[in-house]
Amino acid sequence: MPGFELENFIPYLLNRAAEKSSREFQAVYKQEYGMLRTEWRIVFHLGRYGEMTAREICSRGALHKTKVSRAVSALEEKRFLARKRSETDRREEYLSLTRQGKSVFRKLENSAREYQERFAGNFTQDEFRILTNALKKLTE
Amino acid sequence: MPGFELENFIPYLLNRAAEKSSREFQAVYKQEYGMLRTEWRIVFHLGRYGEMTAREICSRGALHKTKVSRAVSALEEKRFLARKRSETDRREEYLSLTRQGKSVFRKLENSAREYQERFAGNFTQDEFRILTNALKKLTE
DNA sequence: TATTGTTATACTCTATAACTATA
DNA sequence: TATAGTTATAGAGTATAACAATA
Repeated sequence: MPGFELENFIPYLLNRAAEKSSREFQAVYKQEYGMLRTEWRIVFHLGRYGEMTAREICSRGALHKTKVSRAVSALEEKRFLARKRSETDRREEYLSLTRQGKSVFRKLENSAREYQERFAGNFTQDEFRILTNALKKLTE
Repeated sequence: MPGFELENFIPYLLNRAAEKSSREFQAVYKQEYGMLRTEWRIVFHLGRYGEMTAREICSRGALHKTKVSRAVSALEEKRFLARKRSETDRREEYLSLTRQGKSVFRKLENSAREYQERFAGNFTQDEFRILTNALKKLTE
């Protein structure tokens, strides 16, 4: 059996690649808007799909409710997000982006598209498709 | 332009996949030996390539010297690693695995091989090769 | 002056338990 | 009793600056 190399070990490679791409894209939402990763994801969900409760964000984004709770508070402080207590179930709040939050979303969405295109440009279409499908398969 | 989806965004997919595989393989080195990620990587380097200094581990493993310093101390406390002050340059130490450390390395290496094979089994050879190459390309 | 390695510190991220208010 | 959301806390990971000892 041949020498096992860390450089081929999938958890190692995934971790390195994820760290690098995270650091790169973080520059967009952190430097420009002082946001953390979970905050950006929530802005994405609200911007892309509109008003919803924290519970819906949790299930859509595979995020724990404690992460969402803290990120929602942070976004509210930045005036990117507004809450509206539900009248039918007073435990829930409807969350939505403010005008400012929507503007941030549009800019972030564009940056994400650009990032994705630049990224895809490093690979053939087949390679990119296989990579994407493989990563999706892994997260199921 | 079509709706941008987080589910296709590469930094998101990479992060999710990396987290999952990290959690899975962590079970091996953490539960069995109480080790953290950097500690396992250092055990790997010393087990695979033999005695070397912290500086060499840093460059081989793309790890910062502060991470290595702390992980080396932790491995020493667990009696998995021994240090020997260099006589030619008294700033350096030669690091190597103890007998116990070597035994741990062999078990971890086997677990890593098994993990890798199980992982590869989810894909065709072509897919696996493309995935691996893509991830390597990303970390360059 | 530069390098090897250590220590201190702060921030980010993950995970879990305990809690409140409401259903 | 169960659910939506909050707060507290600890552990793990990342990043940087300052430092001691040595070259």
